[in-house]
Amino acid sequence: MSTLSPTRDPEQTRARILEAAEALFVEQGFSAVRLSELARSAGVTKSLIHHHFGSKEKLWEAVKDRAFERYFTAQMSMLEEAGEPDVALLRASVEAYFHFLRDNPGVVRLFAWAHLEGDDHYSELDAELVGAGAEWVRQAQRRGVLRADVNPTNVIAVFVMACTQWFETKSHCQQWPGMGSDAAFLEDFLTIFLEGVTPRG
Amino acid sequence: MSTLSPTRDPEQTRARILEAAEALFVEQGFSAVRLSELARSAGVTKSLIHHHFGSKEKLWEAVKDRAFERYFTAQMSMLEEAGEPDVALLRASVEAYFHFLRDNPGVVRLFAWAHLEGDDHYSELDAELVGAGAEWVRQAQRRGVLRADVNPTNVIAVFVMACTQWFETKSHCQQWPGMGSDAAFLEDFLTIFLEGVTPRG
DNA sequence: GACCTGACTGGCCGACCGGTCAATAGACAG
DNA sequence: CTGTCTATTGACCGGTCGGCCAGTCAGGTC
Repeated sequence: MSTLSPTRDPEQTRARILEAAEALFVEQGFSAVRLSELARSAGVTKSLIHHHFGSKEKLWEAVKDRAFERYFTAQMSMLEEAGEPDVALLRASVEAYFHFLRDNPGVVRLFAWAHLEGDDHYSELDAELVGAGAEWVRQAQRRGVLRADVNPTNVIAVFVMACTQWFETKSHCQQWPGMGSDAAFLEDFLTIFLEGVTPRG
Repeated sequence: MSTLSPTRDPEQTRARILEAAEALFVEQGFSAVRLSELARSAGVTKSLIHHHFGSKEKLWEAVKDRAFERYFTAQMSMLEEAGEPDVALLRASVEAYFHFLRDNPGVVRLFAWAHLEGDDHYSELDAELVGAGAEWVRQAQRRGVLRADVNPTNVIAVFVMACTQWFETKSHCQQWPGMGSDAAFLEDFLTIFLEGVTPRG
């Protein structure tokens, strides 16, 4: 078999580089990562990184692309599964979003670095996700399930921002007096958020 | 007069360096800033930066200290002015926090960089602010002004996180379909948040 | 076998990084 | 004036950065 421990396996090499690069970029951001360190960490030579990715910048783009694709497909498939708008489904969606971020901490940090650097490569696809989410909210508003006096996009924004910021800063915020676990924060956020977006009766 | 255009003014020089450094660090983060660029931008020599601040790292700390002090004193004085807990005051507090961030965009970015780098120098003072805020919420809960089934710290966290993330990502999020201005987001957030934290009647 | 493609290596490069240092110059005390 | 202190300068340093290049080597094709 040709796939059994070949002395050369460019695809696996690419993957090894990407994985090591993601780990370092997540931890240190683009500027602070040294190609020499990355090469050592991936077990390849610096030249090989250039051979496969062209430059440090292009490797950074490749890492971000891969992470954003994971994010985009996860959210999109979640949205496509969504059925009739009701509050239980909104709760489930927020929980799913929260858990995705919890299970992909690298994605959160990568986006944070990318955004601070002014990267807006992904705003179009992101807008697609938000647009679909807002449309879902709009339908729920029309059916009287959610209060209609708020901008649907802002409903999405509020929970996306709260969840994102929680995972961006939780190592710091969990030192706050009285602050609890992921689950405890999520529960209280949901209590406030869901009460806030449903009509008073 | 000795203060009229002296050929040497170390304090002003320090201030010029600090200001230029803050601008560059806010924009690019610690690693990406080059001392040579900073020197050019501040109109001084590289050596002078070392003379006044010792090293790039210490200058970075000085810039963060100064920004955090602005943040801390602003929030603390706001908390001290706070009177009897009621919903109108909570609204005013959220608005004040939001407007502080809006008027100090550099502070938001500086904190974001610092946090990604794992800096937790400021967690103690930050905890003091949050503790005071949470205590205010606890009093409001005891008086029945706010719902008592949520952790007071999480009430603070939710609005702090939503406001912070808004200004961290607004250049990106304002490209979302249907997304509006600062004021529009704040108004919708307040609508949801205040409805969510007050007891149903 | 000869041949080609491309994965892969080690050595090297110019640029530039943060930082140092000896020398200079302005402010001020006496 | 002289001496002292220090803000300020420009030349300079060792180290390391991202990137390049000539060449080697494995695998596939004919």
